[in-house]
Amino acid sequence: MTSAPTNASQPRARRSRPLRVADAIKDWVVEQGLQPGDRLPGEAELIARFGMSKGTIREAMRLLQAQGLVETKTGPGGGSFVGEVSRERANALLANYFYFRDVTIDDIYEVRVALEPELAARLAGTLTEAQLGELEAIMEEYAVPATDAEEERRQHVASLRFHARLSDFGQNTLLGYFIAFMAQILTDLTVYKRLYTTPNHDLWQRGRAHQIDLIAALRHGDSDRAREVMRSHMLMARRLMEDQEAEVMKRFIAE
Amino acid sequence: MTSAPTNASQPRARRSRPLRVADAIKDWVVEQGLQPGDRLPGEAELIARFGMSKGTIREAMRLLQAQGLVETKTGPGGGSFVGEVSRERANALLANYFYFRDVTIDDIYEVRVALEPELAARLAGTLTEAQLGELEAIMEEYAVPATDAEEERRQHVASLRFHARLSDFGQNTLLGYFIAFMAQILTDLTVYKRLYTTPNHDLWQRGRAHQIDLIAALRHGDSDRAREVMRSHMLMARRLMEDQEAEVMKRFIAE
DNA sequence: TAAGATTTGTTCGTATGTATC
DNA sequence: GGATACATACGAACAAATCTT
Repeated sequence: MTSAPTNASQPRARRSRPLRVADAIKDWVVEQGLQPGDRLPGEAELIARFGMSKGTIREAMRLLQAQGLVETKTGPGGGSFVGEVSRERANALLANYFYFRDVTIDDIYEVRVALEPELAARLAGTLTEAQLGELEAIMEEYAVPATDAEEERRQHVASLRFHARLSDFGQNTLLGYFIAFMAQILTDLTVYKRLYTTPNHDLWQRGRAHQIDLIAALRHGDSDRAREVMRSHMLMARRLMEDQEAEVMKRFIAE
Repeated sequence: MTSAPTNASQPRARRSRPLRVADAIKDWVVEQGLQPGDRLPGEAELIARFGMSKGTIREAMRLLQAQGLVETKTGPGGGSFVGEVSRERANALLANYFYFRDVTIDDIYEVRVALEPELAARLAGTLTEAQLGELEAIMEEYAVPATDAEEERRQHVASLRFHARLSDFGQNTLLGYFIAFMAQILTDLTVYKRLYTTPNHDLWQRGRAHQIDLIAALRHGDSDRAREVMRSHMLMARRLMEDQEAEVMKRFIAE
């Protein structure tokens, strides 16, 4: 997309050979317009082309592999192939960026409040019955109030999947990614940090009512109502989260 | 951050040794709660600890290096250190995700329209005079209408820097990152794809008027006005982009 | 300035593992 | 099962960078 300006800055300090080889291969892939699945030269040929040792070439391939740009297979017909960066990998890589920075749950909700209602408004009237059905199926996973903390977490993860799935249905890849990324972060927090341990029947009921209204608005193409319902839903969830207290992405210190 | 569930999925296909070593080191860093700048064991010690060859260890370090998680220096006192993923690297890594996916300029603007007005509203009344001065200094770079395409591009990059800088001033790291990422993508498009080649005095004047109004609203703590001005600004820019995109396309087809 | 110490960077030869035919 | 084609891994040696004295 942005055609990867590998050498954005110019005089840059001497880079190690693997780094330079990786850049060269990246540029070459862009130049050739290679597509995911296309084959890259094998180790032997790269060794010849760059005049470097096997170890150096292998380190270069690892650099590209870590970025999700290439995949390698052993055996006949094997080798390195252009890879499409998966959403999971992109999420993990981006999460690393925030690892040492302070991102609070409220920060996430502030963005969700701004983005998700717009998504809902855009989607109203555009979803197929199959897609609406899929969303309703997810809702079935929390049709009954949770009775313990474990089930509460499971249900919360499902409701986050509802939002991630919804974001997949839109045409805006960027918007969809941002929303899904936030849902992923909240899911990880729920699962690994054992968040959301206070089942609350009243909130559960109101949250579910929101989603039912949302589905109806989406089905009937009521854009404004979809926006408003989603907005209420986000604001309510946000207030609920306030109790969970800030600074979560910061410091985890295992138990 | 999400405490890096390195082995999120279970029985997963056999992973290569460098991959496993990299995971182990990552988990170890998390366990130890190491901070940026902290030293990692040297090659020699890792070779001993994992019982693997130098090449394997080095490939593992490359995997971590590509993710921005470690930095390496040669010489006495050198070695590998925990690194804080830079914004530039995070941007590049995330841009790779979108490389093979269709993200249109309009997609970007749809998200900007949703996010930037909220940022402006939040920032109203919180900026120091120094910060406001910095923004005004950037505006000076396009105080006079551009006379040619080259200057138009330069000015457009500067105005994108205005937005990126503004996003830095907020407290919300996540919101700030998303906004800055979009500004970066648009900047790359402007510079490398030679976009925005039709200076338009009328639009220039209106855009500049918006930013002047915005600064005033921010300075006087008028949150609602800041939101509205930013929203108008984004909507205008979005329309402008549609026209330019169309023109670029036409020109491209014509030749 | 120069020498020495320390640590990563790079090479080469060889051997092993793995998937396809 | 065997042959083939490819990546994976090891170990010893040497090169380069950089800090200290």
